[in-house]
Amino acid sequence: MTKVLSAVAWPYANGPRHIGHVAGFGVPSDVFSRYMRMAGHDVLMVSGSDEHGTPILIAADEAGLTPQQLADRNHRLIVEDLVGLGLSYDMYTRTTTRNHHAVVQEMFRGVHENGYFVEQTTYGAISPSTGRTLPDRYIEGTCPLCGTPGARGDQCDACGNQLDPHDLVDPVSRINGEKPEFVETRHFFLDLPALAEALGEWLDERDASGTWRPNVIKFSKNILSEIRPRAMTRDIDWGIAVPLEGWVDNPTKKLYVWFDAVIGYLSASIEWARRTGDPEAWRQWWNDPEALSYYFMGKDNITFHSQIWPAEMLAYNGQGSRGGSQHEYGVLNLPTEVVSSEFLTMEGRKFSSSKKVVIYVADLLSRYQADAFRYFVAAAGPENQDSDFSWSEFVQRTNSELVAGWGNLVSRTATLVAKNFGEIPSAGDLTDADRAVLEACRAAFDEVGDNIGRNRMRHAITAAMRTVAEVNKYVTDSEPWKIKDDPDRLATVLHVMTQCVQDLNTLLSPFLPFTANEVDRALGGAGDVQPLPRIEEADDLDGGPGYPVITGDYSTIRPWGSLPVVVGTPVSKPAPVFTKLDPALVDDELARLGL
RNA sequence: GGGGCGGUAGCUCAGCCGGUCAGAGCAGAGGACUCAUAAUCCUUGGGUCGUGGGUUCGAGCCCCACCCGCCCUACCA
Repeated sequence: MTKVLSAVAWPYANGPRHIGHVAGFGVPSDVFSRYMRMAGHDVLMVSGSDEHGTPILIAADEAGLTPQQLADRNHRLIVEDLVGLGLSYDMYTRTTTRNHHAVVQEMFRGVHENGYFVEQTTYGAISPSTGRTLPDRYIEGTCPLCGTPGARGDQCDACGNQLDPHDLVDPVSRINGEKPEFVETRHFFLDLPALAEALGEWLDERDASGTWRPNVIKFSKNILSEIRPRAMTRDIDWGIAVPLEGWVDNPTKKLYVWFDAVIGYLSASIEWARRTGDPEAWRQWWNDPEALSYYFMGKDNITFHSQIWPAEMLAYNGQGSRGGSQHEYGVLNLPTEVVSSEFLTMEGRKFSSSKKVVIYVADLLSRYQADAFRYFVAAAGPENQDSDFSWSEFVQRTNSELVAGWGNLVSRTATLVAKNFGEIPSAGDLTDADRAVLEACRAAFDEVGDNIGRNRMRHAITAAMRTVAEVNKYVTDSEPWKIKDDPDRLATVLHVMTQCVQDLNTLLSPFLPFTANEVDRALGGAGDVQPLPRIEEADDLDGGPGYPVITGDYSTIRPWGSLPVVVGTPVSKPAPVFTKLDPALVDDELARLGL
């Protein structure tokens, strides 16, 4: 029994999430977490909504709301999306809680006291009317290199060159069109070079484990060679106050959103512990060197999880080249593994909310089964390379693999049992074929479990579905519908079938938690294979406004392995568990997308 | 410009440390069967493994060059 922290990327609360987001971090992390619980580990799965930063400020302005109001609205939408997908967080919270603010400030103070912040003066753009920093990408003007108008401050799309916004000809703010003012400003920079050696040692050690995806470890090592100090404060009025004399009351200086967002893994763990009534419980996952931690995200976040966040922890722990002392949270564990997925595209193009090339989670869930989507992502998602979601592929995989392969096996098994016995019959003497198929199901637990544990979801589900096909073959070969005068043999075949279906259901349940419970009921069970998350309206622990969180009790999850069926359990003819999709919906959905 | 990933049957993709590696699923064709959401099962796959060189007894798998697609390289998160 190992402590396993499942740290899931924090969705940015500037709008609802689309299926590309949840394909990258949501489904894979949930499959992993459910499996690890089944395998007997103590899993703590945490995440939350990331609510600070410039884009939310801008979105709020556009919507005529305060940033907090916008964040409130989007946090709730995101919570509903994630629960709808069955993602089994122990604590899904947000970054505007008082608890999070306090944890972030403690981390800042620890890093500061250990000497890993350097103050530097930089030269940047601000909006004269608001005093806010104008990030490079929010400035546009004529490219000084190719003369194309409309170039962004960071890069010219026309000639592809990277730019300094100060070099733009006639720069204007993309937010309100005003001319930006370039001013000097003081900021705290995280002294990453002073942490580079420790980061390198950590990465070498992780590399030696051989478990990271090759591109993630390579990329992480590569960016280490160009490491330089990075600003951790911003000229902005939306964020967490800098907890230092002379800064804390400054309304226009806040912590950089990424400094605070990654600390969410820790603050959410602490919040979870405080809510369970054992406020120190989180330390088992963070301070015990034996504990494991897996971080799930899309590839655009690798930098923050294999460099910034470990660097923050090393600095807080006092483990960089400047040394330092320990603080309230003790020595924090660095990530065991950074599990990054690639990107999901949509009908061959990139997701783009502004261009309406997008499928929102809520829309998908309003028309299709969550498990059908989860299956698609596990079987064809962007695990090691970009992959494409197309409606025709979704329909095809759902119909031929989930409905015709797995769903049909469940259906024919339950129907035969119901018709012939009305309950699960006991087995007589087993033939070689009986033993072989039972053994195939039992053996699948090792292969599927091993692959899930290594985050090879495509391999895992492929192996599971191959076993489904083996059982279907066994059924066809055994022809139980033709056994008329040998009740013992009939009972034996149906018993074996039922046992196989139950094993396969357990095997597939991390991928398909909703339908796993339905399949269990179809076999006369209680439908409690996979516990589901729930939304809870929580009070802020420190007197702030309340907010919805996702949590759940997953202690009753079914153990990983074959569980003998209970002879005599009543079984009736089942209703279909999986919904077969009409191919005509492909055109409907494409029309919806304007394609 | 620098770094990384990918280019394998119509489609989606497996192929670990080089030697049954030329494969699976889907689609298509033919057949069997009828318990099942017309589902299942069997048979059927000659694709120069992006291109051109090289290393080797032997290369999708190693090296070099090139072509194509994508990602990272941001004071966006």
